[in-house]
Amino acid sequence: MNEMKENNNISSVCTNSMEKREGKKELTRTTILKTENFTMANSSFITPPATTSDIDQMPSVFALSTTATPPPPPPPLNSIFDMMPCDIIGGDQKAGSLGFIDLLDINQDFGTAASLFDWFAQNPIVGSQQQQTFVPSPASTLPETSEVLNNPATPNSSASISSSSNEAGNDAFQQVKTGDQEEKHDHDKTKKQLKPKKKNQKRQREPRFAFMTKSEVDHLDDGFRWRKYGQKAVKNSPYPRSYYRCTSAGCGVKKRVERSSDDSSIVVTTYEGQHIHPSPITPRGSVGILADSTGFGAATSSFVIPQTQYQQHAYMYSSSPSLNITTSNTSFSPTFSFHQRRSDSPSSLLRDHGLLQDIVPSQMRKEPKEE
DNA sequence: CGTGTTTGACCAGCGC
DNA sequence: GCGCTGGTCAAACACG
Repeated sequence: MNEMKENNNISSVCTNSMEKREGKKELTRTTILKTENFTMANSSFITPPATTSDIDQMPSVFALSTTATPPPPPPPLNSIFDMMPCDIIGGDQKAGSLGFIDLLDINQDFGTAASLFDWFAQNPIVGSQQQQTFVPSPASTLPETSEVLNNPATPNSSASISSSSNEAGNDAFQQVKTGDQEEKHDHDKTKKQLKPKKKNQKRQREPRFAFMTKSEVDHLDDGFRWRKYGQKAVKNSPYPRSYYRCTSAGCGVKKRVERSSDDSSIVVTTYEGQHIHPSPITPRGSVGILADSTGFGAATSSFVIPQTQYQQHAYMYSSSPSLNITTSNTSFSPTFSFHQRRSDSPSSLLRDHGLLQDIVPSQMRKEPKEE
């Protein structure tokens, strides 16, 4: 019964992407981006810059990664994103702020690695290591400045997104309302009477973590259950922005999903807050879902791929593998898993690679020549 | 019946 | 103060 329930949940979670996937060829790619005032990290890597300096030379938006079908792994909590502090992404954008990579002293390694995937493959334990090294700073302790330094960047942990709050140009990253606590309070009150003005109290911003994903699916499965609570039209964009909230009790993590007005194939997902739970969906034993690429997020939360497998798949990255990010239930430490697409064969992977290349916007293709 | 989505209304912050 | 916009609420609705 319970198992049944969980499965149902999974189904629900996957509904969106699955349904849409049915009719269309789905190509998804997640990217790390960096904007003037905002840095976004992301999951899989296409052609990562060889060095951080390369990154600096990249356009404001660049792709580091690519994933093909199954919806990309939006960085759930404690995911690969933990390992992708903006510092890396943005290069030396912030002197003095040590990114995860910095702390691990793997900059050089990364510079020589063929890709971030390779790097991860070479440093498979980074996840847990990072888990130990960094303690996500609670949102409440975050500085209220417009810039949040990166700690392990994850949706649930303190990702960091620096965003100049007043940058009107970046709608996607506008300041958000206060934190979870306040949010919860709101929930307890009736709408009309809530929110006693906190004029003097400036809104505290949750750490936010955004990433771009090239996908035809708006709402990507990331292993968590989300409930949509609103949708608004976005100024200067034909695409609406959807607001989601984590359905886990007490968890006030929110995320916004919208399509880029510049490139409709790009989905910008912004996470806000920290999950206070490992994963809402922990289908112990529902291993089968992993094999089913469609169950990407929902099913992956409890999977821990053996390191060997991880490495093996990691090398497939160049052929656009799917990256699955998992969160260990018990340790709450990030782990990674990779799985192939439903109908993947070496040839299909290669094909995908080509497709991905095709769909990558020119701006995103401005990747450093590295081969 | 439980869960998730839709959608119009409302609230808050900000700029003018 | 006013209007605009982003964000949120919650009733109504859809779906399995």
